[in-house]
Amino acid sequence: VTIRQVASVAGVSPSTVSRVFSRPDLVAHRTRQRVMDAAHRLGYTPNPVARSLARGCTGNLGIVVPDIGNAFLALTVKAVQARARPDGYALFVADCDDQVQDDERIVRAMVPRVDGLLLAYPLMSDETLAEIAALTPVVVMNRELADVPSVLIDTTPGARQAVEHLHALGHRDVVYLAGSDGYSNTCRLRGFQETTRRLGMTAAVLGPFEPRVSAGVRAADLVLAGSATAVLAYNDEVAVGVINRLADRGVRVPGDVSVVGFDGAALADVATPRLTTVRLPIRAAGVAAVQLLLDVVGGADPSGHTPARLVGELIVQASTGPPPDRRHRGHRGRDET
Amino acid sequence: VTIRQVASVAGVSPSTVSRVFSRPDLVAHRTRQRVMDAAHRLGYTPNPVARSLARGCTGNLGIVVPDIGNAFLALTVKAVQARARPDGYALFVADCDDQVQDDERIVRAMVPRVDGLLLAYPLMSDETLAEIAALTPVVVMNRELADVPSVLIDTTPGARQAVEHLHALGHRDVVYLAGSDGYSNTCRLRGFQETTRRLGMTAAVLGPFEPRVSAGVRAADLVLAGSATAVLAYNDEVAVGVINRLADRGVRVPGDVSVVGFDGAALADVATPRLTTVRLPIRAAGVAAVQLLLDVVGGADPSGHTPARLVGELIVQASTGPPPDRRHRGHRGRDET
DNA sequence: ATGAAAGCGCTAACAC
DNA sequence: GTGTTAGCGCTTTCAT
Repeated sequence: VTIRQVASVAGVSPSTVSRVFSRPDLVAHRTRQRVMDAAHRLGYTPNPVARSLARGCTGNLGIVVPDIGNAFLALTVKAVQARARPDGYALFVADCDDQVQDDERIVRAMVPRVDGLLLAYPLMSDETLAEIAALTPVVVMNRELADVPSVLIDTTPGARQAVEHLHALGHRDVVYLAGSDGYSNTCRLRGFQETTRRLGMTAAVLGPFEPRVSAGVRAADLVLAGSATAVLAYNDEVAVGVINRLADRGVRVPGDVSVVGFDGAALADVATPRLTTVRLPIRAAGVAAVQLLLDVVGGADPSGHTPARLVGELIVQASTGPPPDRRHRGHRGRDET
Repeated sequence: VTIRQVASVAGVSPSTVSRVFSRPDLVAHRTRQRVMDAAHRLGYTPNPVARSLARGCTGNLGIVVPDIGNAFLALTVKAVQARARPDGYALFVADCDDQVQDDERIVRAMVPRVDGLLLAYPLMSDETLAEIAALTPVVVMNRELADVPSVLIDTTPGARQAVEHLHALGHRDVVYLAGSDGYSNTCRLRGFQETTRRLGMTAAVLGPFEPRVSAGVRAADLVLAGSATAVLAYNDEVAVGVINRLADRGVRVPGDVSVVGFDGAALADVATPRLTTVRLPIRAAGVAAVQLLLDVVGGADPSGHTPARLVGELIVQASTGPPPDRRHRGHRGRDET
């Protein structure tokens, strides 16, 4: 059912019907009423595709994530979609399954279908990213690149808090399980190194590990091979992998080893013991990203944009505690089972 | 950059350019080469919006889920999106956050933007669902409705296996924590009741509970108030909630109470102890749903479709074991801490 | 306040 | 094989 049919039923011209649905204030009250009636009777809804073509904008936004199976990213998508909808935007979602080459392909395919693009942890190179950003409004999450507006969750303070927390509990020998290179890992690493140095702690870095439970399982054994009494993991998935593997090897958490994660999404409260973690403002970040994107779509100049910065906060739960007494050292691990 | 500019640069008519991009086989090799060159030089890409309008189809699919924060649904979206992409379809994703009224609104808003719609666990009434299905090709997941093609994960056999497993371990008194009414719950309930009856077990049903960890926490106390030695939970989230709460109350799993879940997505391997669960073929279901949908979009008659049925399978892990010895009954729970 | 007319960029008969 | 010609359904000047 098209605008013309409505027009003829309502006894007005197509343009009037169009106005009723686009700028109702421009139409006389009575006429509008008549048109609305006719439209309702016919079950008319403006065709968004035709509208897009005529208006030159789609009313769609897109988001590309490396893995929507990751709780953090799923919640990001949820927040983004919830924020975009009230503004009338529908959201394309694509998951590149951690493949760099797919990442770029997918993004390029999405460009002409959307008014703007949200890139969460994009895998592509800086050059490619800049190219894309020149094509269409783009906001990146957790990546910094000159002239591309971004929303950053700064986990440096969170990492700092985590290390201070461990120090206060009595830990002097700690290890950070790094993620792959990028803004998020850089923040965590910086907070970790700064603070361990400042507090005079013994600090090691292992990795990088993929942000998955399975990588954490692998990491746990490397941790036990060293002398650390506490672990700061790149994210909660890795932390959970560590915890589970430690449990399997008879190492108690937090009795023998303390573990801290990052994210504070679904996993932290599911793990046993409940994970001490740096909780990230996922929803707020999603909302901020959409707002920023809509600004840019609306014509704001993206080049000068200073990144929106949010911070996480350490939530102390049950996976951290005092280190084992010195005299018990060496008894932990397998031997103890 | 439009088709016309390419045409003039290549020295052909716009239709030829169009053909090159839609049905290349209809164009002479040399001409095609010339057009491709021109297009490449100009950086031309067909505008999908204009194409949609002219062709009368969008090249988009949509999926609406009740909560993408749920691992099961996130993986469903992942699978769907992965299957749709190679066929050139982009995917709209909407999350109605478990709100019935949003569910319908969102779906209706999506209809004109897509060629077909995937509805996972739709909340809307049968009537509304039928209306929607009359508007556009629809495939529902885990819901049955005459004349709407569907993909069902039949968990009846899985539930049966779970109960048999518990019976074999020696359990005689079991409880099912129901989810909200719907196909999934019906299957599980049926398998549970059939099998407990057949094996002469004492069986109780509690609920319904929302499919979340928090509901499982609540459920755990209700379980302890009864006499059951084993719990079949609606899904893994509920099962994890139960386990965690039992641990907090000093009840051992599986020493005192055994717990079984459904889904086998992320949670099962993260829980401590690792969850015995009925693993569902999530990805296969997503793929099947897309294929079915594309068939219908392609003109297949949806009315006669017999639902695609997949089944889950019990994966025995560490959350189930023999029940405590009779003589210890009554000692479990708080008293034991 | 409303109508007429010219597109938005592409496709699809239909001719040649 | 390729070009010509109408649209797809809506928006938007520009008149009136």
